[in-house]
Amino acid sequence: MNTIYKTIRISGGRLTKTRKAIVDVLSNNQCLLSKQKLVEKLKVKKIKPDRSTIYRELRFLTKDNIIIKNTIAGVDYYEIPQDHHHHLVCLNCNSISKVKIGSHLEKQEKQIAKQNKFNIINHSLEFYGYCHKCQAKLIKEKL
Amino acid sequence: MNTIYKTIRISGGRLTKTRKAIVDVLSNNQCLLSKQKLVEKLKVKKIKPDRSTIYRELRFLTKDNIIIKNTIAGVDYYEIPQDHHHHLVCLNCNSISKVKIGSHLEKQEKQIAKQNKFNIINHSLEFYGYCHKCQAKLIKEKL
DNA sequence: CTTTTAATTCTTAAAATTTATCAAGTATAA
DNA sequence: TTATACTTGATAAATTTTAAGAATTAAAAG
Repeated sequence: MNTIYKTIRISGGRLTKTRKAIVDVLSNNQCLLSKQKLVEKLKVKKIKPDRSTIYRELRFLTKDNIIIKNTIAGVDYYEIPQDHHHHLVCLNCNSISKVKIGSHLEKQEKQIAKQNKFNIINHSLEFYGYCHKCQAKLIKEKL
Repeated sequence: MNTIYKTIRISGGRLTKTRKAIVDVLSNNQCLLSKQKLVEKLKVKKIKPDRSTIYRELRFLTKDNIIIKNTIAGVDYYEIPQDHHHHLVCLNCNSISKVKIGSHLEKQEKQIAKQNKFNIINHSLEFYGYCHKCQAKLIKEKL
């Protein structure tokens, strides 16, 4: 059985059609998904849960970190916990892409933890700017 | 005249009692303020704007980056743009404190920009974990 | 200083988002 | 297969955010 499915069972949840579909969609997705996009992808799978079900499910799945919520530029995004990464956020088209970073940040994290007597569990790092496509677009518009 | 006041005038805004108070409260605050905390601090100053005014003001002030919005753990926080810094977020008491970090991140940022042909404008970095006080508390509770 | 102009505020209402409740349905364990 | 308890959909309620218009007020003009 799927690892995530197991986690759901362990945390006391049942493997319903809707719940499995949400997890599957997020698993098969490259990066972050907004609630809206998630619902669209479920619709393609012929699954159209009620609004309240979506809210309940996202609350349930985020509760024990089966999925992770991340708010970027005022919008909530969801993803399956993956190998650690960060995000590039385009301020023009709002696209979000994954990016990995060298290990130096981890060293700094340990240093900060020590200096501030803070027990750091994890971190989030987002870079805001303009993606390659939008840079070209925006320059054209200025002409 | 206050630098921020000037910026407001330049961007076409007027210096009303409420607007000045909001900017003043944020200026005199150590770090981030939630909408709720902001309203509390205004009340102390005998300023009690209507809900809609608060929303309008925060929209107005964030529009041209006179103040900056940052969503952490699902809550919107506001602050005056300051010398660049990051945040330590306590997962237990939800306190947020400022922290500065070495310059290595800037180098990595340039590298990432080049690799991804991404024009990076800025970034946000939050460390999540448990503050010193809460660590002690949580250990006691376990006994 | 007074008048004029237009931004801003308050009030009220509407729209949008999120949560709660409960009967009916369904996954799971026995 | 049956009993149990979780889950869903439907409805309504609560919360948050935005909109519209009249009254107020900051700022510019006279």
